[in-house]
Amino acid sequence: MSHQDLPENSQPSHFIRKIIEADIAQGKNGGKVHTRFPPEPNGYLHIGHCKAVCINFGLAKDYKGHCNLRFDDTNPEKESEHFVNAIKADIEWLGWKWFGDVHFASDYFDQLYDFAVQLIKQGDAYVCSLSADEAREYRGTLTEAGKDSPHRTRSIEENLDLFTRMKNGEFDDGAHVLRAKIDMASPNINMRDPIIYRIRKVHHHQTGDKWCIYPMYDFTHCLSDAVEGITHSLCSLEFEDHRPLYDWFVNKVDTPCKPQQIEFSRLELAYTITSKRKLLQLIEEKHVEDWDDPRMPTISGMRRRGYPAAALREFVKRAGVSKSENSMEMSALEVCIREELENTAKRTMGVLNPLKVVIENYPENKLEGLQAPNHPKDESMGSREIFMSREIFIDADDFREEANKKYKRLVLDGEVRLRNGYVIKCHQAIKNDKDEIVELRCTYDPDTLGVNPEGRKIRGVIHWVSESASMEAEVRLYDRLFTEAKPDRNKDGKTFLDFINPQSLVVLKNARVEKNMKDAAVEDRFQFEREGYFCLDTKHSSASKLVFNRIVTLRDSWGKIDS
RNA sequence: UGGGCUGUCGCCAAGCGGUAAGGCAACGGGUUUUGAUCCCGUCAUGCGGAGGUUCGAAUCCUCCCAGCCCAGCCA
Repeated sequence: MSHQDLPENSQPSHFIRKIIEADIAQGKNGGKVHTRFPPEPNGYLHIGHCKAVCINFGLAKDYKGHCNLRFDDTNPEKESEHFVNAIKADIEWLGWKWFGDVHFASDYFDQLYDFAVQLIKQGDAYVCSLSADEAREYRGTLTEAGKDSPHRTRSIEENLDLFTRMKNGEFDDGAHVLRAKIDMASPNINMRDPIIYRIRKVHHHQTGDKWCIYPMYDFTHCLSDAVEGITHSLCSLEFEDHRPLYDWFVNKVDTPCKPQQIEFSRLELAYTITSKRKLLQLIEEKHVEDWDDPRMPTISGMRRRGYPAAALREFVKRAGVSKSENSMEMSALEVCIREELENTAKRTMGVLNPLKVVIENYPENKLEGLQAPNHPKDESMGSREIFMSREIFIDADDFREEANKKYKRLVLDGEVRLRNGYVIKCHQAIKNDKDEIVELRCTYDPDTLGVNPEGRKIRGVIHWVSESASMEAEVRLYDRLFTEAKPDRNKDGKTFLDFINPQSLVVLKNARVEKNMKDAAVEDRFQFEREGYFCLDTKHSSASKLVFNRIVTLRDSWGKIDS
């Protein structure tokens, strides 16, 4: 069966689906699929997480299984309840529902402690008292084997005693750690007696001051998966080297199920970054407003920008799932947004750079109501009333005193159609003392409403608003945050900060929109015809001052020809 | 230079021994009161490279090359 024969809502196959389907066919895990999304609550979710979210929740849904939300909260110093709440909100906004209650790795601290004790009793773990520096030396290097810690041979009794006292708070941070006893000569550094518990006398956002020892990721993650009955533990490629360790713990400890870890490549987006540390730096150094700045690749930023959740899901779906490193082009994301908005966004007219036009043969004080459809193809979206008057605004870009034949807008002594209105002709461009055009004098043809004039070909259609039936609004135009496709890759000693696009935000303070936009709701998305898709900015817009974000431009094949 | 992984069109990505899907981009053309949408068409004798096996290789074998990840008491 070829691709186009597949049912419309079917998902493209990929290697993880094949593994899952084979597992189901073999009746593994009782034929059940149970995944989890395991963020650390130390930052906001971004486009890269969006892929992990959609894969985990999506696969669970497709195979009629479940997906847990579990916070991997084993490093309390960097984490907070604030991030927990932000992450939950982002996942819900993306349209996913986690199975049952929200889980925390910290829910299992008691159980994890018992597992650690089991390992000690089995002779599979020991308390090591090397300092961090010493431990690093003993670990060896990529090419040289490590050597055994002098504490590796401690008796089970001594280990039990020491570990208990670690838990009881008898030692300072760093005095001891609990380590798995595996192989200091392993070519895989992760297997060189990895640390599984460290002492950290800090407050935890979930468990308060109950614990002063915290388990490490490698120990926690796999066993949390096992405790929750996760069947397929999907993560990104950098954990491939950890898989032997994942399996080691799962097999050493008595757990209800034996989950399998499968790795896929992260989603990278050209012209942006997804490192939490660097995103934080952008905020702290005030290059952007906050995590939800509309230029940020965060879920909250994209939400505020106006990207529909469905578009993000579609983008991730189209990006696919594989193990090769990739960098998606921005255009692939933008097309998903446009496709979604094309059918759902009501049309309106907004003039970004207003140029006043006086229609000399139009009566003063007349305000003529005209019907304008809200969508050119979908009548069910209704229509609205717009108003024609003697004084209107068009965009400054839509007028040139002279232009070649390719220019389809208004020129001196030329005609153009006002979208949803009349054909006008320009007679004069009035300039100020700086030689800037400040006003156009035109006439209109009263016989051209809804019909084309005979014998004349009107080449262009431009958008406009009546002066009296429009209102001022601020419009914010966004562009890529960086000028380099891979700002992360340092070049000639430069860092990502050197590639920040100075034009990433352009604020237009004197734009004009149709008067009825005062009723726009924050969740509404509009197409300003010929300009792009826009929505109200949730942070800056108010009843007294409308502020619109440009979500994305319209596709523009003219811009390329013109330049 | 130890280990793990990856290399198929500008960007993603199918393909799993029977003669290179699809999407995005790009480029032509048609419709259009949005230079939008929509519709048509073009776009890899080639699958990192070199050998080999085979009637037949992107798919199997050998060697080589390139890129990514790993030496946190981070996740």
